[in-house]
Amino acid sequence: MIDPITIKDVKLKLGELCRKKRQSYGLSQEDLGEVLGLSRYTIQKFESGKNATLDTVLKIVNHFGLLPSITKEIDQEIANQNNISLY
Amino acid sequence: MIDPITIKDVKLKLGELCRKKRQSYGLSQEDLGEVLGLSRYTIQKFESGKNATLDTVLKIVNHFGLLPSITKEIDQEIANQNNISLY
DNA sequence: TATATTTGTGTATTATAATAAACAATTATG
DNA sequence: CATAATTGTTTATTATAATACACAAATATA
Repeated sequence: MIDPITIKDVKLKLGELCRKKRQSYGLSQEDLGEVLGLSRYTIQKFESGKNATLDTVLKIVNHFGLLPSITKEIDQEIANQNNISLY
Repeated sequence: MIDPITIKDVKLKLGELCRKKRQSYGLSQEDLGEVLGLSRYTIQKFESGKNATLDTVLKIVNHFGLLPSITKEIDQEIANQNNISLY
């Protein structure tokens, strides 16, 4: 039995992704917060895997160009849901 | 020029996905809230595209078995980030 | 090494998500 | 049609995310 993915895991991964993306652009937490209209503290907390609001997450994700792939994923799940009774 | 995906769009899509998934399991908003330890009002607001916390989103997403695919996506982006300077 | 920058952490305050309860409007069921 | 169940929407309260500020620790730069 493999250990299941937890919500905490996902939050930590999201934080890690934010940090790596941010650093790849040479931005400080302060810089990123400023362009997104968020405080440095909010970025700091997000990157360390703390809870956040969906708006904060999507602002960050959007800034790094990941909104299309997320949208695609959601659209696929919705489409998949509509077909599920056909099998 | 195609119209870009907005954060509002994504929130609406997430709400739609929750509603469809929930209904496919024959659950009321009340039912879903109960199993997730959330109030019906929180489910109601999420399904109508309002802002929410990451914990709330991930609880819902997790309940419908979508955490692995999200994790995979994040992992891919992190890996992709590590490789980006190779090109 | 010395200085500057960035990051982690603390405290207090503000904004807002989450809860609880009630009621009307809608939708499903007998 | 009548009744039950579900959903949408309010109001008030509580919990907590976000902000602003300061300061120490860590990291990068001259």
